[in-house]
Amino acid sequence: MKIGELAKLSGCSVQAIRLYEKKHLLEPAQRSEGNFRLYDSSVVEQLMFIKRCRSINLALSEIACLIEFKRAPDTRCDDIYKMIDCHTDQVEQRIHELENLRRDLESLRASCSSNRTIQQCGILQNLTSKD
Amino acid sequence: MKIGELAKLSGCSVQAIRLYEKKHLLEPAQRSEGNFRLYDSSVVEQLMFIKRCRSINLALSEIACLIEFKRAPDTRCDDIYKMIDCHTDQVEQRIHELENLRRDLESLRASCSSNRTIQQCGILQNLTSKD
DNA sequence: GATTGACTCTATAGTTGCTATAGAGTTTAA
DNA sequence: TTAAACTCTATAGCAACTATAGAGTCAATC
Repeated sequence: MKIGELAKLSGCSVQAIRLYEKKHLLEPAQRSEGNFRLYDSSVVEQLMFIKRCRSINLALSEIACLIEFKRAPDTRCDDIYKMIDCHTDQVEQRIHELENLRRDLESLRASCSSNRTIQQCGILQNLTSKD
Repeated sequence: MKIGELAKLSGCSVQAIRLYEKKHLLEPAQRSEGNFRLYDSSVVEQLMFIKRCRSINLALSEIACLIEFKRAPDTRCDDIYKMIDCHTDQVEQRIHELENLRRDLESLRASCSSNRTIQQCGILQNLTSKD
């Protein structure tokens, strides 16, 4: 099949598929006489793998690592769950940051009310001179 | 003062200050004979304003809006607290997304344990064929 | 007065994972 | 044969910077 059909079957965009090839998440596709990329259906699975990895926020470079790991099935998998643990830590930290941010935004919002002018705006005053 | 001193006083990088000028968050600086940017101390306050806005995640374009608002002190400030409300909503949504992601990562992590090989790795199996 | 060092200037590339073009070529069907 | 639909590569854009390159400026020292 050509890249357009692969895109439909996998739910990835054509450009994304070409990008994945460029970043070594897919092997270089075979080419037709007219230089069109040709795929067999196994590549759909590979793209689904990539999509699942992206859905848990793994970077393309990390996905390339995972694919590399798969080539050595008898080695230890420690590095893989370290990768996941590391991501979990980052996500938790980001949640904390955003919760703090939400608190700040709420208190900022509380400093203003309806029917005020720019000059009286509590939000602007806070942003301008907050200590 | 020249840009280096302004950078030190404000805690912004020299490049960031030049970027803010380019994006109209600062007025074009006066120039010395040798074409160096020259500032007076009021610009430190302006940079602190920008830093506080950035710390609550406002985009540079939104900060440019706020600065524009300040020029019309007698108009209503409704748009400002709408902006803050909108940001709060986005932050809350992002927190929810990340909490879901954390749950997914934790259950993924639970699918593997020590002393397994790549071939046996529960994480990889999940990513490969989940549903 | 020449040189050194610290500073500044503009312009550009890099970061991330795409999307969206431009301009060209290929394939299929009418 | 010509039009539509597809594909190709290469490039720019996003956001908010950081980090260079290569050139110019300025002040102090030898």
